[in-house]
Amino acid sequence: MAAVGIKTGMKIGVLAGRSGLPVKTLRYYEDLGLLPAIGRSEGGYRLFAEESLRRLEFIRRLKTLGLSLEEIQGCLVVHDAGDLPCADIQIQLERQIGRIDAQIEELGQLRQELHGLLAGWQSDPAKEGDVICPNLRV
Amino acid sequence: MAAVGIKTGMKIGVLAGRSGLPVKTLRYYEDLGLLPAIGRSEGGYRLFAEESLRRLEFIRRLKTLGLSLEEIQGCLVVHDAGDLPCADIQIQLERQIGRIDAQIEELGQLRQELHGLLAGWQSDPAKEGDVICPNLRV
DNA sequence: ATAAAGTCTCCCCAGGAGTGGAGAATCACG
DNA sequence: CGTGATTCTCCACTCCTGGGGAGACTTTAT
Repeated sequence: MAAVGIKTGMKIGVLAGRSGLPVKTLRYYEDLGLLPAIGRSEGGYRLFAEESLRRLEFIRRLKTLGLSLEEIQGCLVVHDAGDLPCADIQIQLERQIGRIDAQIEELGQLRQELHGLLAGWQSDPAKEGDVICPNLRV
Repeated sequence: MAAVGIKTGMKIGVLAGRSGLPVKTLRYYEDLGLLPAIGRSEGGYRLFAEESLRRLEFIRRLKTLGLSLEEIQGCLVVHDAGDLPCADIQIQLERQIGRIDAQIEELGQLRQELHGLLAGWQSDPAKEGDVICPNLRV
């Protein structure tokens, strides 16, 4: 006979130790719905399944790839519905590449502008009338 | 004889209209010390000099170059002490190039990693045991 | 049984550059 | 003089990912 209704599971400190994440972060993730607990102990302590470790690894990986927690949660919702989230993850990663390319482009232009400015910079120019910095002509 | 002690000056709404910045932003800048008012009217209204327009142009310019308000203030302090802030601005802009280069480098690596991942991506792979997304092996 | 360690909820704080609103006072125009 | 527009101060809120700590409670170890 299986023991029915008995919830076993890690307490949050154990999960923190095994995942390397601070307890606070795990509570935060649980609050967001990213990391569901399997239940609570009689005293109200969160209990987590072993699977939580895989889940945290997944979250960590997508975070290092630059996805927001909200985007990651979108993928996990698909997973929790029983589907493979690969297609959704692919879409998110492609959007992320797009964002990165846009950012690199923007930074490159800014860099250009800064280089251009500094190329002709005079560190001690003559004072010009009402201008705060003659090099900037402003 | 010059009229002594009479403060003339724009009220904040006029400066807002002429600079194109919201009133709220001007108050914010004044609170930070970026944009000193020449005084207050009898009723307590801020009064700004014509020079404020130049100052705002300067701030706007350095902001588009990516400097923080705090860094800009550092330059303005030098200006307000009566010196040309060109040398200080140069230093800030060089630091800014450094930050940008570091950021571009970081983004480039991330982009590489994402490209590598997506290169071998299977949008509909076989389910593998306990893994959330086989493409990520996590 | 008691002390120590772990966990709970709740609230405030960070950064950066503002934005929004409430309520009161002031100014400008007719 | 009245009324509407402008301005004042003060407070809260935005985005994002948590961190810090108080005070109460539960669990574990001795």
